[in-house]
Amino acid sequence: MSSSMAPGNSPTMRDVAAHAAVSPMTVSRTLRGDPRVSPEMRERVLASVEALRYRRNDLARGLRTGRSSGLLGLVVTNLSNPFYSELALGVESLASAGGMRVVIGNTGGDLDRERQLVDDMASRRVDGIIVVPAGNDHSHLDPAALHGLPVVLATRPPSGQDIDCVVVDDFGGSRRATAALVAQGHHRIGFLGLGRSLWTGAERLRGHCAALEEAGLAVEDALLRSVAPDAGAAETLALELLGRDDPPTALFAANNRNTVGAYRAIAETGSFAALAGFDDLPLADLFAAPISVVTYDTGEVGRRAAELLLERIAGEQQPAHPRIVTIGTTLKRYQPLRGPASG
Amino acid sequence: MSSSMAPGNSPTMRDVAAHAAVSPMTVSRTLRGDPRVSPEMRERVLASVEALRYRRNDLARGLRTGRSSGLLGLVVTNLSNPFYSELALGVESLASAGGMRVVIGNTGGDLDRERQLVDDMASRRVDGIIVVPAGNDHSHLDPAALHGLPVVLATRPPSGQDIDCVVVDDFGGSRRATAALVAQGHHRIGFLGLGRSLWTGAERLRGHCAALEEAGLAVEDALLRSVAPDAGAAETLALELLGRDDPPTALFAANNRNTVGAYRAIAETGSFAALAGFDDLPLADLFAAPISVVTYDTGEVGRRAAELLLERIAGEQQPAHPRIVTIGTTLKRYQPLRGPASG
DNA sequence: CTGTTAGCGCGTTCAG
DNA sequence: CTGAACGCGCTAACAG
Repeated sequence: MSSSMAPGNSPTMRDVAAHAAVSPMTVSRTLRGDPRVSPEMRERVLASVEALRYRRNDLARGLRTGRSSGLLGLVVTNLSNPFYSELALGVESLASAGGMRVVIGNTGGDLDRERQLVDDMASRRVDGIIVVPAGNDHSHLDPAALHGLPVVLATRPPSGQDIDCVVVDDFGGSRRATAALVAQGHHRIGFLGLGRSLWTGAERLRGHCAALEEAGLAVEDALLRSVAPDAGAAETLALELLGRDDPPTALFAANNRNTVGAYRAIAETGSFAALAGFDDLPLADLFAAPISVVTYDTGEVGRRAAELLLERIAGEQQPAHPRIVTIGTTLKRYQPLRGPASG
Repeated sequence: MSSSMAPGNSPTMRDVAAHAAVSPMTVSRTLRGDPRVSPEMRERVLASVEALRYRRNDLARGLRTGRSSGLLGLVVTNLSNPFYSELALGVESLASAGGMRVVIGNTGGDLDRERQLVDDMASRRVDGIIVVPAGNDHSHLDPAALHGLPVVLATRPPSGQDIDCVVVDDFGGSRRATAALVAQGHHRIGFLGLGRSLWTGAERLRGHCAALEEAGLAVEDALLRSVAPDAGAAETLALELLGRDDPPTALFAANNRNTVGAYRAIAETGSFAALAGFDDLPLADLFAAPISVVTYDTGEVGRRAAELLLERIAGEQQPAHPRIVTIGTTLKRYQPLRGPASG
């Protein structure tokens, strides 16, 4: 009765062993399913385990076995964004399938916070980390700088380091969306972009321009705008574009926030401009006006990232070169609901 | 040079000590900020730490100090639901503020999975668990059955056990929404509920009925429907209600899925029925028709839950009785955007 | 089949 | 101010 049953103190193997009048080793073996334990012993031990509601300490176990924590780190910029929560679900499902758990960290887009989160997770001896980088400096994410701790970047490619990554086909998706607008007869298309410093922003702009050029259309700088990540900023810029003497007949927005802003601008001005945007807008078929969006399987991003990570973790032979997985996109058209009144 | 620098093997304190030609103890003290270390020693140690990119093993540290893992468990039914991801963000923000990390687990609504997740987290020695219970059996969530491990239930009250919880004012929110419909002149209101077995479903029904009764209106069983958690099921039931000889002039939907189904049904039939629903529908001002929703601060649910949990964890004296925190609701009206065309 | 010894990486305790 | 011994909870490696 040395260290037992104080409220809040879990019993140890020794407590169980004492209760069952066996050695701790027998308890250990029983709990690990070692076959060389006689049925009677096994029964006696299990009875004591139940009686004491004993639960093996995975931390101590991991320390001894050398096997690490069974934890995957997941560092995202904004968990409340449905995009990242679906990604998180994708990661969780694969992790769980491998008996691992996921530790999350939210950076809020702050690079320093990202650094300290990664550091903290490394100290907790997670088996690997999936990161949606907040900035362009990825030096602290290089496995080489982390004693070989596997890292996978999600939705952004590494900048200079050898790191696995899963990215969305930003270029192709934007190209297709713009091409569709062109096919509908639009020759002047306003573009509401992200900062060009973001890889994702640059790619989406590139795709947009590529589609224009392939259609033999000029890329007018006056129609290309960059939007800060603010809420109403996109709306303001869209209003500006639509208010020009020679307004565009269509808008392409480089992410969901921009798309919403553009939609509001169009609705407010009563413009008939067509609208397309990157990222899905789940209930857009309930909107008053039609809209096209570039969608992709967000959960798949998480699953593939987890896959790459788990391969590295389990990996006997490590791939020499970092791998890049690209998730494809689909152009989806949302048409307003029509009641029988109009049919 | 015994256990050092194999790729994938982190250095230990001994490695650092060897590198700095001091005893491991000096390294330990330096890293913990123990003042009784001479500046020169301190420098030498820190230099070696940097050189080896050493990172202290928090697992081993926790084992020795007795302080637990610094981990909070968060078990939800469906992470991809924006509701729970905001809740998760709320939990994460408070946990981070206290230097803790969050381990997530997704049950998919499966009670067995919930049990094994809680079990697993207990084995990992998390300091506390926040659970959105998948069912009505909470016996495995009772701290008494978990050696005093603190537990907080989110969005559902405990059923029989002494467990802290944070719930939404489901009753009040529903009552207010229905009262608003009544005030608009609606006397026959269809109700699209959840199963009555869910606490949340029962409360929302109760609130709806209370509002009717307070207005002196009869509660017609024929207008009360229960909807399975399927996607289109709510739509089907709503169509049924609207197709009656004596259809309701308004619908109240008990959650966001039901609201969407009801909205679709109304749009399809060209009905003029008014619509209100529990849970926010973020971009509903872009919808073609107006709609009222009962909203509440989802992040606040997570933050308050984390607060209760952290209090229990830090707690010198434990509150004898379980605590219930109720999060208030707001009735929010979404009006379709109006361009100057109609003004 | 079971028990004993030793040690995972670290920190407390007590000597120097 | 620094180091040596011991132990956190658990499990390999070796006895018996």
